[in-house]
Amino acid sequence: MWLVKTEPDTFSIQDLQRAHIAPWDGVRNYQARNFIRDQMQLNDPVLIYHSSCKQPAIVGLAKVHSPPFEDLSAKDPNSPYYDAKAAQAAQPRWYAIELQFCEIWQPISLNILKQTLTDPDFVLLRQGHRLSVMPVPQRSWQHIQKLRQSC
DNA sequence: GCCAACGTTGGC
DNA sequence: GCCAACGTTGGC
Repeated sequence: MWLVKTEPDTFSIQDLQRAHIAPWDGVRNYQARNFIRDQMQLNDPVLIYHSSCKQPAIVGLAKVHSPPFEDLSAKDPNSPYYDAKAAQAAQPRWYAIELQFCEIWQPISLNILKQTLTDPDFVLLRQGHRLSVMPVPQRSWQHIQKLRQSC
C-alpha cells in the first residue's frame, strides 16, 4: 500500500482519470526511487495525494500497472525532469512505473488526517516530510478506509 | 508569498 | 567524511 504525491496544477487525479493509465515518472529522490524500483508490486493499491494546493488531501485511488522501468525523461534534454548526470551515467539512475486509475474520492484532507491519525510510521504526517512516494502502514490504511466511509 | 524543513552538492 | 551553502518542497 502506497501513497504518491502530485501537484494538481501539474498532474491531477482528474488527469489520471482521463489518461486511465499514466507513467509515474519524474521522481528525483533516492528514497522514493528505491521504493519504486525495489518494492512496488504489480496491482499494489496507491493513494493519490494532492500537494502544494489549496486543500492538501488524499483524492483517490490507483494501482500499480507495470513493473518498474528506467525513467527515460531523465535523459531527455527537453523534459522538465532532465538530469544531465543521469543522462551520462552507464547505469539507469531513475525509475518509473505505470499507474492505472481506479477511483476519485471525496477528498480526505491533510487536516483531518492529522486530527484523527497518530501513526508514527506514516511518513505523510511527519513534520517537514518531502517524500513523494511512500508506504502506507496497514493501520493507517484501515483508518483511511473508515474516514472514507464517513464522508 | 513566506519560510521552515529537508536533500543534495561540492569544497576542503 | 564533514558540513556549509544552496535549491526545493509544501503547508500555511
